Amino acid sequence: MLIATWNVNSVRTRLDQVLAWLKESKPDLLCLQETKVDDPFFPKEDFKKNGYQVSFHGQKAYNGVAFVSRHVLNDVRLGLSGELPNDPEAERLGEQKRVISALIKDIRVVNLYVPNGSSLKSPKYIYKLQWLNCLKRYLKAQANRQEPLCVLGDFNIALEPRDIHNPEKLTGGIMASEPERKALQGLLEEKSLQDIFRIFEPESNNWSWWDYRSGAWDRDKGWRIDHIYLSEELVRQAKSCRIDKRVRGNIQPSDHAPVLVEINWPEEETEDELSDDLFRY
DNA sequence: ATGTCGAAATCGTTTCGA
Repeated sequence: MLIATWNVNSVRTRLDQVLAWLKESKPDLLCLQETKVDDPFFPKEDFKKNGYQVSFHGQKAYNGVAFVSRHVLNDVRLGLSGELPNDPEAERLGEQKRVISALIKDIRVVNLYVPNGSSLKSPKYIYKLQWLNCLKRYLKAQANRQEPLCVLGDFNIALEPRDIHNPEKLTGGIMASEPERKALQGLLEEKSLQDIFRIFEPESNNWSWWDYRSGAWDRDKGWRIDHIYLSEELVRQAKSCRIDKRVRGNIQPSDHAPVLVEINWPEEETEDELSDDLFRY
């Protein structure tokens, strides 16, 4: 089972690149962030033609998350309210479309676009901390079902010095401040979620995002802010995790690169596939 | 060194968010 996450910074602008990447990398599931498209305009037919089904939760201009899957997605849950119905805070924060979750082959995948926060003195930074706090309750609610769990996406947080090209200068600032790091670390510990990339690659200089500004890509001044977290039973089955930085060198690229995890997971055909048109009697 | 993108609206340049 190959699962990938990629902040594409507009799925419509990046459509050809995403389809080309799917063809080449053939993931079972691609989780998108910053789709920047309202649901009625999501380019679902383009994915369908290429053998993928989609689920999405978007809005125009900003935010938006989506699943692109070769397998049936079950129990799709939209927004923070997807696990926290009747929670006013989840409803308020959920006005920004940043969360989608589903079961794929009995694995619960939670696809997140964590608020950026802008700067430490911005109201958006307060929103980011409130949002992370709500995510903690969200994951607590999810845990009641005891599903194998994969939480991934654009976290807009670099947890450690080795996740930033210049930790001396950048530590303490936005995406590397103590309150946001503590908030993320807290919910990971609580759920025993592991940063699967670090199980395979302890070295620094592995980035998933390079700012469009300042020639960051050419100078390799990046951050690792796109993460894949796995629960224990999935960590044991994980075979590899890598960042596909090549596509950051595309013409008109996203500022993020895809991150992929390969998990040993039963791949035999199930009723999911048998319900396909070919097998309908 | 906030130097660049993408999208929307104020429509062809500006503003916002990242």
